[in-house]
Amino acid sequence: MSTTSPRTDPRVLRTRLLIRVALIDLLQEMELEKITVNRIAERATINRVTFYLHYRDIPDMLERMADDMINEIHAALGDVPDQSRTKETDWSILVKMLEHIAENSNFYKVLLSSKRIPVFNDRLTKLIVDLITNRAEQRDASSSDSAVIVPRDIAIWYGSSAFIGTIVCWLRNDLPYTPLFLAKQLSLLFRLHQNTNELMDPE
Amino acid sequence: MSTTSPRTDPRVLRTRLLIRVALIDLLQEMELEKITVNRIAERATINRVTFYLHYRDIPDMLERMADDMINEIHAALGDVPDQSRTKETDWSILVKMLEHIAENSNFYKVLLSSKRIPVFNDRLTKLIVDLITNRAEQRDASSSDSAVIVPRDIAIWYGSSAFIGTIVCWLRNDLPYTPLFLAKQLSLLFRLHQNTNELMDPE
DNA sequence: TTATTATACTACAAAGTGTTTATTAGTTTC
DNA sequence: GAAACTAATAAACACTTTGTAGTATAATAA
Repeated sequence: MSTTSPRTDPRVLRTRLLIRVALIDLLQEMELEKITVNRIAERATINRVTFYLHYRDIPDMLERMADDMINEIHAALGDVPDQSRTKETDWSILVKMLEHIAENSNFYKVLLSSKRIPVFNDRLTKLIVDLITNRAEQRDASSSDSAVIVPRDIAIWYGSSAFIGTIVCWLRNDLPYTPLFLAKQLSLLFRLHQNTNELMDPE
Repeated sequence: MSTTSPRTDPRVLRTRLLIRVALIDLLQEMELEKITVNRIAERATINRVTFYLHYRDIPDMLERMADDMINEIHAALGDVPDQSRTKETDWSILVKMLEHIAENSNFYKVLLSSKRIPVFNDRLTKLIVDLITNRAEQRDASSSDSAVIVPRDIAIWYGSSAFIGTIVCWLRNDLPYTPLFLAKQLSLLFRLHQNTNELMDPE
């Protein structure tokens, strides 16, 4: 759970790992507001000053961890760019994402669902909004009918929020379903309202 | 934006109002982490000690404000208990909720969408989960078919998250739609996947 | 080995926290 | 209106946290 720029002093790698593990550790014991640089340093068995050598403050540390999270999700999805963008492809992306989250459930459970640290939710939301938006554009390009009932932005708000929220609830309940099964359910529910124009009449 | 237990000293009402307005005010200028009891007291033009006469600390204050928020939403929904629980009733509840949020958009925008203070989102989510759960139970009782494709809990996660998330996005974008219009879209989208068992075949 | 650099250690000023005590000022009740 | 009550103020206190220096020590890289 740590990204490494090429050729980095093993001491900084060690220190950063210690700091991050310490934070995750502390977050399982207390609220974010009660966590101080003091406590992190103590738990990480490093000097407090060393913390400031790596991060400006705790919010800065959370931001960087969120950056890493996004990078690792992207890596886990594999770079399946725009080729073979069929329903099956969307499927596999969703499964990959859920599998990645399940594999690192310790991390995601704390930062995304247990303590709800806004920046992590925000970053993941942005990622999913992008995925859905791309998918919708591709669909519109291939599909001939353009009679949309529900405004585009509302549909994207709705779908992305449903995705994120369901994943968070899944984590909160300690992953009661397999990634594959949940992906199947999600894509089923999602397709129902994603194709509003084909399914519904104005009423 | 404040609940009053009967017979309360006007001084405490005045002080609490000053404190709460000061917090909302400060949240529009800086992140929650940068807000201290010192700053709140200064902005509210009260003594710092007075703050501790009313709240244990800042997280405690946020909790109490979240309590008030839920109480006010309940009040705004009106006590339409279990009578006339048809599709039209759900409609009116949704419209009432969105109208209430729109009327107090200043408050909700800061606490729910701008700075994402977890406790507010959590409380509102719980409220909506309850509403949806009740609706689903009522629907199942009246409906004869019980062949559910998507597990109940996943459907509830999905729907409630979609609702909350859409409302947050609506606030973030400065209410580009009227409450009535958004309610219409939401109930349209919601009904699509709420009735999965009637609409879809197993595939 | 030598040069480099991350970390440890000590210290410091500034700010914030939570509490105590005594005083002032506003509210309620008779 | 006067007395009893209670909220808010003010000053002070011990304590923790923050962010930054300067110097020394250890690990790494050349």
